[in-house]
Amino acid sequence: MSTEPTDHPTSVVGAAGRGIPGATVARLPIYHRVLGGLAERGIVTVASAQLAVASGVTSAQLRKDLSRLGSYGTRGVGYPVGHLRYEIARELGLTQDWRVLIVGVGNLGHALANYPGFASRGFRVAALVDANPALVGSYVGIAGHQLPVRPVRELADAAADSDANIAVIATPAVSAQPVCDRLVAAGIRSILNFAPVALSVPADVEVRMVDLAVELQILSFHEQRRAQNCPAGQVVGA
Amino acid sequence: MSTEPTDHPTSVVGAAGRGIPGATVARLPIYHRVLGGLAERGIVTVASAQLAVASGVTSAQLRKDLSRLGSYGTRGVGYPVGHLRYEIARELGLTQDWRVLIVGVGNLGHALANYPGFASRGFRVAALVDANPALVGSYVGIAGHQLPVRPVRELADAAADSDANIAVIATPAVSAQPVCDRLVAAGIRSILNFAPVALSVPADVEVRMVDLAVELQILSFHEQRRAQNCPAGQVVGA
DNA sequence: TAGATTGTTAATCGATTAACAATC
DNA sequence: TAGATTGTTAATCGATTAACAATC
Repeated sequence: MSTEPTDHPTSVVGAAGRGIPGATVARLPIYHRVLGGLAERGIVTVASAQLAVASGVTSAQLRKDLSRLGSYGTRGVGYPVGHLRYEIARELGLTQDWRVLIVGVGNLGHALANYPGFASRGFRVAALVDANPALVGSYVGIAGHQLPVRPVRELADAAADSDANIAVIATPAVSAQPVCDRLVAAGIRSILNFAPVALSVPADVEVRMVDLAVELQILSFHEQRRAQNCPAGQVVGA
Repeated sequence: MSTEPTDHPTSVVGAAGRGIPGATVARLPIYHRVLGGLAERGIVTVASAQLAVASGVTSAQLRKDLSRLGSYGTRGVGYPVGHLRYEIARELGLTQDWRVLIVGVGNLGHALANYPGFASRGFRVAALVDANPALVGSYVGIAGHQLPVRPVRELADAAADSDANIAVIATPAVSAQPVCDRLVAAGIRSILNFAPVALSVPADVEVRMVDLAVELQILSFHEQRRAQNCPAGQVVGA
């Protein structure tokens, strides 16, 4: 019964048939990153209390999350940093090679193509595409891994040549849906969308959206609320 | 009792003492953006069912969220697009002017300074700071609103001169905490962090973090799972 | 009046927390 | 053995959903 691959709404069935809640999946990258920092500092073992503080969660939450992956800790001792990090990477699919096609090489696409945090976590920028003729043919990317910008009409070829399995949309909002349609037609089934529009896709395609302004708007909400709670004219800081 | 400003864990007390759950606050920017699209197309009234589909939520969820702001819909008719959008903007604090200080004008900081989605939603880039002498003194920004890059030693002055009330950290990971400490000392209490490290701040400072790789990692999880569920060798798409 | 749609209630569902037995 | 810490249980908490009375 517990190994039955159900269609449980917010949980996802893993390799061994374990259902991992979406809330836990969203925290695994955080633990993965924090464990990387500990490993760099030569730390070999970590207790749930320490790892939890560094991750911004409670130790109960951390242990509950980790217990879904398996039993990698040792009672009375803690968790092995390297091994736990590997198991999280494996669960997230970071032990395989991801080839990313970036569509839209404006300011944001350029920044993403150069972002060291992608490569360091196993995401290789495999192809670049843009609609602007002035950009097409230029080379973009981190030193030692430069790529030519290809015209948008070659999108399907670029996807096929690079064998991309994830696409990033970094175009203006108006181009995002047409680009998305072409990506889907080209066989891409995982899309990260930075354009501030919701995309419609077939059910077997996964789209995640990052709206850079949304976090600023949420911050605005909290800052405004703080200003309202304190009477005007208060001192602004230390 | 219901107007008492409690310290309820995940809800936030609004102007009129209403507690708005964090989950609702996180969706308000989405509704705000979708309503903007409807307004552009000249749509004056919208039913919860339509707005919900465009926002990717259920109509029950949408009505429940909106009911926390007040009673702006008309039974049998729907919601007034312009007015509802205004009320959401007011709740989010978007009716006031936000001045943003960007620290780190590398690829990402450059992209953020040029991002039209900030200005269009009421966030004005007010000052730029970088540690790289080669960048200091250069002008960056959208045409008609260019700003000089100031040296990081002038961070406090830049914050004061521009009267910034939000800061964005777009530096490498190692610089993020020291920069954060200086921002807090300069009186900034709302920080959006793009560096992939957790920042420690006093309790009265609000930090939100955007790790550009996290969404890619979550996408990786789902893509991997899909590949595992389908036997190898399947056709890749239409 | 008849049809449509909101705002709200009550039930369901999932996620978090605290506590502790298991065990290193 | 004594101390520490995990993995799990049961209780709590919050968020979502379905249904419908209110009402335009």
